[in-house]
Amino acid sequence: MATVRRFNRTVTQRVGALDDEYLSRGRPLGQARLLWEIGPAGAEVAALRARLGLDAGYLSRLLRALEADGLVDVCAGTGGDARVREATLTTEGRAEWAVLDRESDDLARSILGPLSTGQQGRLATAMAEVERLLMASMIDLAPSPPGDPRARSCLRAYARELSQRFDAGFDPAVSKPVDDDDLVPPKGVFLLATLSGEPVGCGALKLLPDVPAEIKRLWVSGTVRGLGVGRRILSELERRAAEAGRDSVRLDTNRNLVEAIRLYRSSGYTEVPAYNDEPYAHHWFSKRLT
Amino acid sequence: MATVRRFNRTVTQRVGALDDEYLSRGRPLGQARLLWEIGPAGAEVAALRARLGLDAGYLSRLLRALEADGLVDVCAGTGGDARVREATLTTEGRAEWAVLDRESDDLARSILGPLSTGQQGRLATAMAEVERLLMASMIDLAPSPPGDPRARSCLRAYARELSQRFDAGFDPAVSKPVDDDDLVPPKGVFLLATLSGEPVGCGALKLLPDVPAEIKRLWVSGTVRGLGVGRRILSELERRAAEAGRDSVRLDTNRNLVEAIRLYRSSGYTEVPAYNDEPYAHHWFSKRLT
DNA sequence: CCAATTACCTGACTATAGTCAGGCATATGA
DNA sequence: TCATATGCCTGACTATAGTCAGGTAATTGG
Repeated sequence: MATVRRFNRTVTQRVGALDDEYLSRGRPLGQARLLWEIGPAGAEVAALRARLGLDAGYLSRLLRALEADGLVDVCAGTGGDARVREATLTTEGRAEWAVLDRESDDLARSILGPLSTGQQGRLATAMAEVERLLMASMIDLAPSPPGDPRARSCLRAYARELSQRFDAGFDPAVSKPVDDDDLVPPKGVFLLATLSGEPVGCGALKLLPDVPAEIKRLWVSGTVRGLGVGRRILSELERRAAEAGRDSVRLDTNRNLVEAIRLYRSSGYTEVPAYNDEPYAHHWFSKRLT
Repeated sequence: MATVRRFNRTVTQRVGALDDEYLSRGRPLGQARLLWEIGPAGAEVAALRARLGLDAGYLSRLLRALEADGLVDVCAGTGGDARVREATLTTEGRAEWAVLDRESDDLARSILGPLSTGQQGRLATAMAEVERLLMASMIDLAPSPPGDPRARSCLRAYARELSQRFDAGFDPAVSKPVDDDDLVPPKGVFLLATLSGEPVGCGALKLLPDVPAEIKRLWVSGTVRGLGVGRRILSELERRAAEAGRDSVRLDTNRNLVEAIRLYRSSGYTEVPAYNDEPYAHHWFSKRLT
């Protein structure tokens, strides 16, 4: 706790100030950050707004300023929706971006410079660890309607992954269907994990009357795997099942999903005989909730 | 390198923004930071200016604003100089500070909250390591006149430490004296190590004609020991000796300064017969500069 | 004792950050 | 096809951050 506070205070303040200083060479910081965030690949205005957490009006103004300087081009995006606009860097803008990129390198060098080789290695390791764990801690887990676009995108990714990993692919039409309505309270719940707005995982709980509570659609994006997100979702689903008065939960899974199976076993699930005829399932698990 | 950049970008930005948000509850950020920095113990205005890196005018204005809100009292300090003013928190100010302190705790809790116990421990370890090494990397090493107040404070600390650690104490009058003038180019150099303005170490080099270059007054503050500062000072002194055309450096030391002796040996120094009659010395070392 | 310096304060600025209501064009769903 | 929602833009703001040229009182060094 004290460590976290010291860290926040010194690192954030000092490195943050340095970073800002390096980034804004003459240009206002807001503009520099925006220019940097657009990047050589360009970006949609909405995405920029989300990433930088800016007011739509303010962002628009910043874009106009960069446009006036001839660094950025904002025009209708490549997507179908003509309202969505895309910001791209002009040739000058790309040059400017490259300068920022070099500044960023210089800053990193100036931090590593005074350290011995051994210290540099230790710093890199520790920084990577901090970043990884802070990422994990910033993942937000909240109920969401299963029809929400971000939930949908998780479910698509889930189906895509199953079709890659199952021996004979995955056809949703063959699998036992789950009705969206069954994942809305009080008949169930759908949890969505997001990292600064981006969907990175999900899990669902069916709480139908007269049958045991069942866990469905547990999925974690590859970008955040290994951070304990799956376990967090799972235990939150269990908590909600217990809260609803259930004394056990069960689930089925495919033999190829080895990490998931490992997660279930280490979370206290025990294998039980098949309780349904899901064609893609090889294992059925159950856990008593205390 | 890439790790440092990623770290700067994500951690600094995200945690920094969070930190600011928690800190400034209604109040402008500048004021909140200042209030926090004054702390229950109070602080001199000059110290605040240095720590926060603010313009004198701006700081003054912030203090007036806090004074107008009845949170801070600025009056002549306890020191002798009546120009130096000291800011202290009023009762209300202390209450406000306590709130900030709690917010800071809440932020730390909100970061640790979503993590498992194991992850929390790993995060704390990694954060401490990052902070330690960043501190090391922010230590600035530069020549300074030996009469500078910060240099003086280092030399006082050096003498104090010797008197604690030598078997029979340390009396500067008994030791071979070093004239300040001999530590000013071209007759020598005095290096001062500072961490955001605060003196944390020193070292000197005598470059008198006709005798080998000699290292004197190598000292590192306890607060930054173990960060390789001593080694940095030592090798910078060697570099300057070589630059001045010398092909070796030598030094004397007391048997109780075991870390120093270890540093000299591991830096390539070899013990040589006594080359002076310094009463406090037990070991004499020399190193050839390549 | 006087000139120079130091520590802080004040007034008068400019620039950047951020907000809000309203507007236009496009898309969507009944 | 028409009401409604969405994505972005604009104008008109306010607040905060930051700078700079003096100014005053205390201190220091000759």
